[in-house]
Amino acid sequence: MEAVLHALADESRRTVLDALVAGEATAGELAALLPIARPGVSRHLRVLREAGLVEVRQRAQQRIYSLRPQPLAEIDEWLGRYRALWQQRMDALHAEVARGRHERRSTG
Amino acid sequence: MEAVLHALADESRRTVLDALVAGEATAGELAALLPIARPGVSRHLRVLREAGLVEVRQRAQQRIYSLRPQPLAEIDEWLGRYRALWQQRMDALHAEVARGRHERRSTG
DNA sequence: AGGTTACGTACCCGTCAAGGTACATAGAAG
DNA sequence: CTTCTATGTACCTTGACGGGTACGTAACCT
Repeated sequence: MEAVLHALADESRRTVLDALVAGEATAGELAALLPIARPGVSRHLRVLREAGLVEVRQRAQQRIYSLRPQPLAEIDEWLGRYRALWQQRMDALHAEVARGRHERRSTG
Repeated sequence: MEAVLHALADESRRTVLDALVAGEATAGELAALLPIARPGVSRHLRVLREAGLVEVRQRAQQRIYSLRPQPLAEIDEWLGRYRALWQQRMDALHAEVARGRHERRSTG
């Protein structure tokens, strides 16, 4: 949990995860997406691995990374405690909008 | 997003949020939940405020904190890209369990 | 075997973050 | 106006983190 959220709290690592939604990728392909040097990418990949968010497979010299979404399910479950709260307010907002529908436009 | 995930990536701050699900609390009450000194708590509360995760109200000398779950909805939305993936695997697991139902017990 | 390719690790540096102690501020109470 | 209470800010120290450069390693190629 701690490790997962820490891993997610970095733009570069989220970029990697987002890329892996589309399917596996080699370390080199992932590195090409980021504005930093290879070793930095390797370190980010390590953090993701240790958080259980990615898996590695080796093919020749290449390391092929793939997504392991399970830890995200844990985050999702934790978020569940809060979901009712924001939905409550979204419902209130929707009701508000429905009530005042075309009474005023572009109010701010 | 960055600020919110960074805020969540700390045990103390998650403890505060979890406490606020039950309702508002003063800074002192929140500090009592944590094993660190008051000034540390004040700083954590500041991080949460700047991430938009809590709101403050003042009553006499007390600051009353309450939850602002909206930023969590944004995280939830981001997680949405991955939800299908882990559910897919959970479904597979369920199918597995259903298929092998009472063939073996307490296998690990 | 030697070179090339694809990664990772080691090491250094600057920055940020979390914790603590001391102090400032604002309201309440006398 | 002084004192007590509740909370935040200033400042310092330490440890982690992200980035870079240099180097190590393992697999393929000739």
